[in-house]
Amino acid sequence: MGAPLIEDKRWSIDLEKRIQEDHYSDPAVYNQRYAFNPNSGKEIFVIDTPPPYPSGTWHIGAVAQYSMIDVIARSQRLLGKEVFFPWGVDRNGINIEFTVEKNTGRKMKTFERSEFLDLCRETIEEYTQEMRETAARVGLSCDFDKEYLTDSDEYRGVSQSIFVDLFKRGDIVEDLRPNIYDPVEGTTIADAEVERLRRNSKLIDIRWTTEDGIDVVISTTRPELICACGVVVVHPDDDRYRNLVGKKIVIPVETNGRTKSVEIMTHPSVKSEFGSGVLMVCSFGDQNDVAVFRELGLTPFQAIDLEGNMTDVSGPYAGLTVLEAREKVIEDLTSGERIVNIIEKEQDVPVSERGKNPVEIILLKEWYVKQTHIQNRIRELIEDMEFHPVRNKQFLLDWMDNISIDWPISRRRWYHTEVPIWYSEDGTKIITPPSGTYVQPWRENPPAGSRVLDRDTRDDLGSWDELSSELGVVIGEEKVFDTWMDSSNSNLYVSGYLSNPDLFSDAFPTGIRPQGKEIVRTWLYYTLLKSALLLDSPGFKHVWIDGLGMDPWGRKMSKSLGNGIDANSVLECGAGGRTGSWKIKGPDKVVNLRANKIGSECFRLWKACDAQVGDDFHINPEEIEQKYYGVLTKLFNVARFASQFPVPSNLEKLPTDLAPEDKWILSEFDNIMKKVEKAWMEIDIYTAAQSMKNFSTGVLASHWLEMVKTRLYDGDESAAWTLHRMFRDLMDGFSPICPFFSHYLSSILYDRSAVIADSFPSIPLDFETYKWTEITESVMDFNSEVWRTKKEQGLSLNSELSGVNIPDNLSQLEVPLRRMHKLLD
RNA sequence: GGGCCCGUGGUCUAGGGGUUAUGACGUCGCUCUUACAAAGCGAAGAUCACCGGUUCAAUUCCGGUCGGGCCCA
Repeated sequence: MGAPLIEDKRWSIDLEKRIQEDHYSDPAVYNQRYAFNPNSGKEIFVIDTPPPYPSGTWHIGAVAQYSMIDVIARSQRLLGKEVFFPWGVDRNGINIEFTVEKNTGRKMKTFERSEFLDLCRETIEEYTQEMRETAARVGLSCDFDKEYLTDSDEYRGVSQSIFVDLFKRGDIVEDLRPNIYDPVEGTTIADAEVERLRRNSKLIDIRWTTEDGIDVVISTTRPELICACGVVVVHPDDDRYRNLVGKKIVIPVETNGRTKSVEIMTHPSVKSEFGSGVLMVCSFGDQNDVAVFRELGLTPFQAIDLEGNMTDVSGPYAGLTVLEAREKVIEDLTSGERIVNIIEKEQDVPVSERGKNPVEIILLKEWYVKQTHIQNRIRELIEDMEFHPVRNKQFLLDWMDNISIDWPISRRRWYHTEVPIWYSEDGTKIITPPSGTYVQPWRENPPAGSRVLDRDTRDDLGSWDELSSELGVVIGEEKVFDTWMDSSNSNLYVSGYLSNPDLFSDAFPTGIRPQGKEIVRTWLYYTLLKSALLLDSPGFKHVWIDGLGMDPWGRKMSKSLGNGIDANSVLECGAGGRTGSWKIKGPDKVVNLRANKIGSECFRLWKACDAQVGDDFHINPEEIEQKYYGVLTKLFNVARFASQFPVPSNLEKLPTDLAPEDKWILSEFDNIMKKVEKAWMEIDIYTAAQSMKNFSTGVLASHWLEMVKTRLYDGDESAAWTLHRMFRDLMDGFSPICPFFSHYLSSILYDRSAVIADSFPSIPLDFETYKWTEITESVMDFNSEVWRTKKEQGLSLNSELSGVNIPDNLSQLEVPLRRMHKLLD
């Protein structure tokens, strides 16, 4: 025994930072530990990590989630698997376009396209670098050398190849269909990108008149769409209007180039209680209008153009914006004495998720991935996947239940992957690039090796190289992909699809898809769709769906609420003695939160122990420090204590002269570690973390250590063996949760880092453990009893006590228990 | 308006037809016992949201109400 080998008095954020920086400083050492080696011969486990979108600061909730993905990666390595934990960054999309527009004060379409793309790329690279730093700070063990960016030529090339494959098979089609369209941003968007904002709007009762002179009142919030009315409908069971059905009703506004009246028909979707119970169906007020037009086989009118202005069909209103036209129509109807009533009503207005602009449904020629035909097959494939937690599978099933139309994938934006298509001058043929080649049709001609296809039948007509002279001036497609079209290829990309067929056959379906529940209907669903269409495969073995990080009161963190917490402020809290303080708008007043020390290890431990996967979790830095920093201090001190005693030369071989209390704690430890191993196998972070925390700060520190202190000081080898062997194994088991902490302590004590452990530790015990574990309760009860007795008698804990009998079932521990409590007799 | 999820001491959390209902933080009391006061030990603290039903037995299952969240129309 000597001075503790561990010099630092306690775990500190500065120590953590030193370890962290050292951990990432030497790429060779780092890669030795964490890089993916497909040729290791181990079972391959690929994690389809969610590529984060760099937008300035990385959300603390996302970082918390990501650190748990790291726990999964590390625990799978510990179980002996060859883990590929990729680092991907999602960089395509409208967000970065908005950022550049904001920074420059200019709208995208006032730029040259290539100039704008350069600005986007520069800006997103800055944000990406910040994100890489946070990733390392929180201890992610990704294979950073194989970083992929979704806006790289390689990634986009794979996206485009997948598009071409699906197009050739007929799973991708182009069609003129009603689309949800954001007129302000000038692009189509998908169902999943629409959200609803509550706004006041005018519900207007308008008097229409049938051709034979009967007045009918129809309520609407969209009077400017009357010009696109295709039919007027009532509910088939509504007796009030039975006499109207089949009559023609006159459109009450001026129109241009269309019939002046429409038929009154019945449709079950009409709500008789709403307004007068008579509904005008226009192209297109909402999704129901789309459905009615389709079911009744009506020809839609295009009332609104791509800029959000009224078209010729609206007659005198042509050229006005939607809102101007609405006012003008109301004015004209008022002077024509056709307005019966106007009421202000709160209504949920559909707006675009990104721009918050009211969206329109208009007819557009767009590209679609067919999806309605394959829903049942996806349902079957899902049955082969394990969901964590199981109940969150419901989010996916609910979303799939609501899918009724194909997925529109083309967008009229710029910083995205281009739709890889050219059209022949006469428009009858299509040219597609060769597999794996990234192309930008808006600024280049088809590359060598491209194929020419018939636009309708998709028949291959020959090579571009031979046929180019017959096609006239080819026109490149200007549209781009929805970003989900790119990110939904992530599992294919990281598994080596196209790039590495050997790896792909071993690595696909990928081991696990970890993600947040808010993107189940997008990222998860679209990835499953792709895997089903391309490969008829489930895509993943496990799906891990976590909740969202909320503010301390359970509300979504957002800039507008002023309740956000920056990830770095938590990870750096305590570094250099600087404390953290957060001003957060609570439900009724601004609350000032303070913490002295958090850092990545405490943060990870908190998420692992406190926030069960799947539910939304409240992030409160004060609480994180209060509840979990002490655990690190405790464990650190156990290590410091252990470091006073020499590590026995052979930790592999069980000593033959173990004392009964050693057999007891080793049995208990074995029991806990088996539970931990099972939990890691089941991707149950909570159980693993809680088990180790409770054991090490409870039974081990308070009960067993106190029992064997004297022996340790006396230089007892078996006691030292038991202590060191347990602590070493414990650090291995704990390393997925707190890697820097475990790495540091195990390196100092045992000259080997816990983070490189590639098999789960197990002590070969040669006695029956259950006989020992069944007395654990009694041991703890007995100790509590003695402590209580001393307290009641006003004795200090190290004073002697007489008159206490050792219970019969603890007779084997009589000696250590008497010594521990200084019991006389 | 419809669907889904959730509601356990002051706070967070585990569990799940029969338990003295788990653990942590906080609170209170005592203690600097050769690792640890950034600690230890002890104690108090919960009619498991509410109302019905099923059952020998409900905190757990079912229905409803209220409250929170998410999604859809």
